[in-house]
This record gives sequence, C-alpha cells and structure tokens, in this order.
Amino acid sequence: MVRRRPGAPTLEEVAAHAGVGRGTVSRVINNAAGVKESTRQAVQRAVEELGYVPNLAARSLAGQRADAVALVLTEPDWRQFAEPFFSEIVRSLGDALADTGMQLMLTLIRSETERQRFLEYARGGRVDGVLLMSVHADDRLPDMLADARLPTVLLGRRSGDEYVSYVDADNVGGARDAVSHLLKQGRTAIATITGPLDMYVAQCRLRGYQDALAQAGLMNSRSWVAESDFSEESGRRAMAELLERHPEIDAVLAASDTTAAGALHALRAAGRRVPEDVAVIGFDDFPLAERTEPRLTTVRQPLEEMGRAMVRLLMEEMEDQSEAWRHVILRTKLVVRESS
Amino acid sequence: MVRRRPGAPTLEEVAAHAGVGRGTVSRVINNAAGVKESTRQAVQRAVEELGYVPNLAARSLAGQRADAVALVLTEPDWRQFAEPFFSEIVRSLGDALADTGMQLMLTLIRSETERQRFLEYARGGRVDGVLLMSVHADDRLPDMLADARLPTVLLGRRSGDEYVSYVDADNVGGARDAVSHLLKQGRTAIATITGPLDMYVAQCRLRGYQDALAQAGLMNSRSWVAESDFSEESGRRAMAELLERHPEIDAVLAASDTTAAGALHALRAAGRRVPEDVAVIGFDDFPLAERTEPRLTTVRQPLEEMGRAMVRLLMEEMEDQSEAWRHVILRTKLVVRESS
DNA sequence: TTGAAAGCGCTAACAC
DNA sequence: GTGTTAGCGCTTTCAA
Repeated sequence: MVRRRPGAPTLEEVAAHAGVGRGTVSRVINNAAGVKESTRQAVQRAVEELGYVPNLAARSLAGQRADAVALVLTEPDWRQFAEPFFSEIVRSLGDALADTGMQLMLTLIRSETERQRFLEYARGGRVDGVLLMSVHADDRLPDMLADARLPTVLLGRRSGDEYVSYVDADNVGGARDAVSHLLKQGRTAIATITGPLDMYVAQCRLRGYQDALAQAGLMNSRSWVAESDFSEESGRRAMAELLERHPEIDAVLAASDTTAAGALHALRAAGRRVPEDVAVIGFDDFPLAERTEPRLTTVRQPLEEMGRAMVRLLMEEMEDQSEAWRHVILRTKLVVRESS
Repeated sequence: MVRRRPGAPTLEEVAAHAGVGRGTVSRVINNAAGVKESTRQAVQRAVEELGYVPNLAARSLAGQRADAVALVLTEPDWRQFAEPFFSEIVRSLGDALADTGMQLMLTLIRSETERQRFLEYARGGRVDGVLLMSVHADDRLPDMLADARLPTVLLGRRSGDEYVSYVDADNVGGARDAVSHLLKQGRTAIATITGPLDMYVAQCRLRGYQDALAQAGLMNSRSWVAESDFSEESGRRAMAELLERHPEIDAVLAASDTTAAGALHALRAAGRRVPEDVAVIGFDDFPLAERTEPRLTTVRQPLEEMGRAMVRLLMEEMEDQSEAWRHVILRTKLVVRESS
C-alpha cells in the first residue's frame, strides 16, 4: 500500500534548485535568523516553484518533537459535545495553541482498544502533550500518560488529591456563592440537583451547597438532594422527585445549565413560576437556558481562562523536564440575571 | 524545548538486548511472518524488559505512511456535534477504521489560519487520508486536498456535479418517499421546512418534496416552503410562519429531526395535535424527537453504512494511485411510527 | 553567512 | 530464518 505521493520535492531538491545548501533551505523554511535577504528570497522562490512542502515525519524524527497536542475525550456520551462548556474550551485551546504553532487534534476514546491505540500513538511521539477532559474518577489513562513521561494536563480533578497536572474551577466556592445568593434573596427551602456523585466535580458542588446552608444554620437533609447525570432529562426527573418530596421548595441549585433547563420544564409542568415561586441556578452558561430563560442566574466558569491555563501548564511541562505537577484552580463568577 | 523523553530505548537496543539483528526486531513488532517462535519470544521479552515503544516518526519516515486519517469539520457551529448524525458517523468510522489499524483524529477548522495549518499538516504527510463532513458549497478545501493528491472522501456533496469522492444519502428519494407517504395518508396540505438552501442537501430534499407533489398533481407554491438552518429554534420559527400563511396545513416535511422538534413545539403552542391534526416527518433519527414524540415518522439515513462506505472509499483511493473518484449514494428508509 | 556531514529510529531489500 | 545495509527527509552542529 503506497500511501504518499511519490514525487514530492524534498528539501534537497529545493536546495539544488536554488543553488544553495540543504542547511540554508532548512533555515529559511524555519524562519531562522542569519540568512542573507537575497538568499532567503532565492530559496523562497525555489520553494514556490517546486511546490515544496516539508515532510513532517522527517522533521519530527530529526527534531524530536511532533508539534501537535491531543485533546482526549473519554466520555462515551458525545452528546456532551453540544455543551458550550466543550465548544468554549476547544475554542480557547485552539486560540492559545495557535500562538505556539501546534496542531490540536481531538481524540475520542470509547473502548479499551481505542485507549490502547491512543496510548501507542502518544507514546510513539506523535504528540508532544495530552489534554484530557471529563476524566472519571477511576480512569487510569492520566497515570499511564504520566508514567510515559508525556506532558499531561487534566481539565477537572479525579479526586481531592489529584497529582497529575490539572486546571479546575472552584466548584465548592461557586456552589456556596450561589446558595448564599439565594439565602440573601430570602429563599430558605433550597434543594439541589447534583451531578453524578462518583464524579469529584459533583461532590464539590454538593459540598459548597451544604457549606452555605450549614453556615446559615439551616437544615441539610439528603431528602433535598437529587442526583442527575448532567442531562436535561435527568434534571427534569430529579426536579419532579424533589417537588414530590418537598412541595415547599423555593429554590434549586442545579448541576449544570442543561440540568437547570430540565428542572425548569418540570417546574413549569407543575405549575410553578420561575423565578417568582422557585429560583433556579445552574453551573456553566448554557445558551439554551439563556434563550428560553434570560433571567436565569448562573454560576459562570471562566472557560476561556481555563483553556488558556491548560495550554500554559502543558507548555511548562514540556519546557521543564523536572516532572513537577502544576495545579490551577480558577474562581467562578455568579452572574445574576433575574430581578426578583 | 526538548520535548521527547531522551532515554527511550530504540529498536537497536532491543536487538542488542535480545541478541538478534535489527531486522528481526522490526519483523516481530510488526507481526511479520517468517520468524522462529523462540526468536520471537526472545524479542518480545526484550521489548517488555526495556519498555520499548516504536518511534512513530521514524516509522512514518521509513514506511512512507502515517497510519492515521483525519476527520475534518469545517462547521463553525459545533452545536452540530450533538446530533446523532455526527456521533453515529464517528462511531461507525471508528469501528471501520479499527480493523485497519489506523488512528482517527478529529480536526476542527474554524478560521483561515486553522485551515492553512491543517493543510500543511496533511500535506506534510501526517495523515494518509482525509474525511470531510458538512462541507459547504463554496468550500475549496476538498479541491486543495485532492490537488495535493491526498486521498479524500466527503460526506455529502457540495453540488450535483461533485467530483471529489463522496458518500451521500439519497435525499431526493427520501423526501419524495416521505411526501408520498403523507399523500397516501390522505394529507393534502403539505408544507416543508427546508435546510439552508445554499446547501446541496437542502436543495435535494426540497426537490424530492416538489417532485412528489407534482407527481400527485398538487399545487406547489413557494408559500408552502420555509427555510431553516437545521436548528430547533429556526424550525420553530419556520413552522410559526407557515401556520400563519396556511392555517389549513395538515402535514410538514422538516429538514431534520431537530427542526422537526422545533416544528412540534410551534404546532403545540398553536394548539394543534400531532399527528392527528398535523403530521410531521423529519430526516435523521433524532432521539430527542423520538423521546418526546415516539410516534413521529422519520426518514432514516443509513449512518452506519455511510461511515463504513467512507472508509472503504478512502482505502480504495489509498491503494489505487490512479486518482479515480468514487461516489456512493445510499438509500434512505422511511420509518413509520404513528398509527394514524 | 553558508555548506557539509552526522545523525534521528525505523522499514525493506538483499544477502547469507 | 536472520543479519546487514541503504535509505526515508529533515535539523543541527561544526567548519569554512
């Protein structure tokens, strides 16, 4: 199976065509300093005329680098992609990476086979670093990458004592702020719809919720807590459950804005007005919720900054061979929209 | 910037460790035939002991191939990702590619810069082929890839005389079938919500709709056609518009199931019952619509087959240097669910 | 400022 | 069956 166009011009041919040495051509195409302007132009003309394109495999081999980083998603439910959380992060990563001249490649891992294939790919040096999103607590992939001494940065921790480098939002603080806000509004019957509680992010948000209530000296029973899987449908179900248990509910902290959207539907179906009767606050900043409910308050995560921070940490790991871990936790911001 | 672990063992060291030649090690790690079992085991032991991982850049350079293909999305609106259309295709591509030992990498292209960067990447030989999704009519990327003699396969055509290899669904036939079905049900006031009419897929579906009506000798005025951008919101708007123009509407062919979901909302908001008063048929097979409206009929595209076909065409192009283009159009299937 | 030369680590063709 | 060897196309010293 011959896979590459056979007659592609090489650097050597360009050199011959321009009447210079190989090294000089290399310098020109890499924008290295120390080349006479006239020489540079002659080389550039030869490049144009021959339609020369550098062979990246050769460059990788000689330069010991791939000029590419992978963004890995182990989430089997790709519906996730729809979340602005995802697209914002990707956008931000793309922008941050643009300055470095690296190619961002997305990799979806759904099976053990794919996981192995990616590991070989990464350990084979096809990428200089790996960014991982939505890693579950029991996922060992980050460890395996770290063991292979590949620069690796997680978005979100797997647990409180994550040791692989990561960037995370202050989920405890965000939830606490949201609940405090509700308390200040005079709400007292505050329930919460959590994410999957085997995920650290969900645990943190639940903790923030509990902290704020405890601080206000309020009750804090499990019957005010319902679990969701971050989907709209599960939010709807959780809300219905909560309403059944506590019809007096006057506020809800939801796992995400998608979940919040589900909660909204359930509330409306039950004849409650939002936010007059029941206030709803979700995490992230889901445009859908924003569109259907512009007055909804949310806990906004600094997605743009989180992406940039991930790239920064990755670069630091690449530069520095000391294998130090770096952790960045970014503050969230409560965006208050409703007037009531 | 030193990016690769420096002390990684090479094939040469494995050979020395196992007391064999380089070629033998190469044969073993590539599962080539013609190696004595005892030798193979000795090599494998050496590989294990040294933690050897092949350098993929060297392999690429020597073997003239990358063992990777890119799936490119030029769609700036990543909300698309949510569609099962996308995730199903990716799943199917992943499965088909698994057999070939190739790595699938997703690439998102939003800006001209990213487009250029990807072109260099692909022309530099980092991928053996390119799969393109949701390409707009005025996108020149496929031509540029084809010019670079890179095996390229599109999902969907840019126009009726697309010449780059592609896999597409029979959109005209699908729409025609759907409308015929409605006519057979006794519906006569049939409107359609199209996709963006600068996309060939939308033109085809509109044509199928018109064909079926013409064949039945029915009127066919533009006032029964409303355009959407495949989103739920635009579907809702389009439906409202149509209802205003023609309150007597008793059926709608929608651009996609997402659009159909929007249409449903608009219909319900207007007090119509579905499918009793108004039948709705969309393309694809959107689970959301399925969940909220299990009785909804849809035009199902053979996504699984489409993915497999894409990989097949790509392989053929890689095998065959003759630069022939291959086109595959797959039949759609009307999945009838409502009883009325 | 530039050319020449030594690899980077692997595959594949060719000997033995 | 297995070892040897000649590249693959580039980057990067090292001289000139």
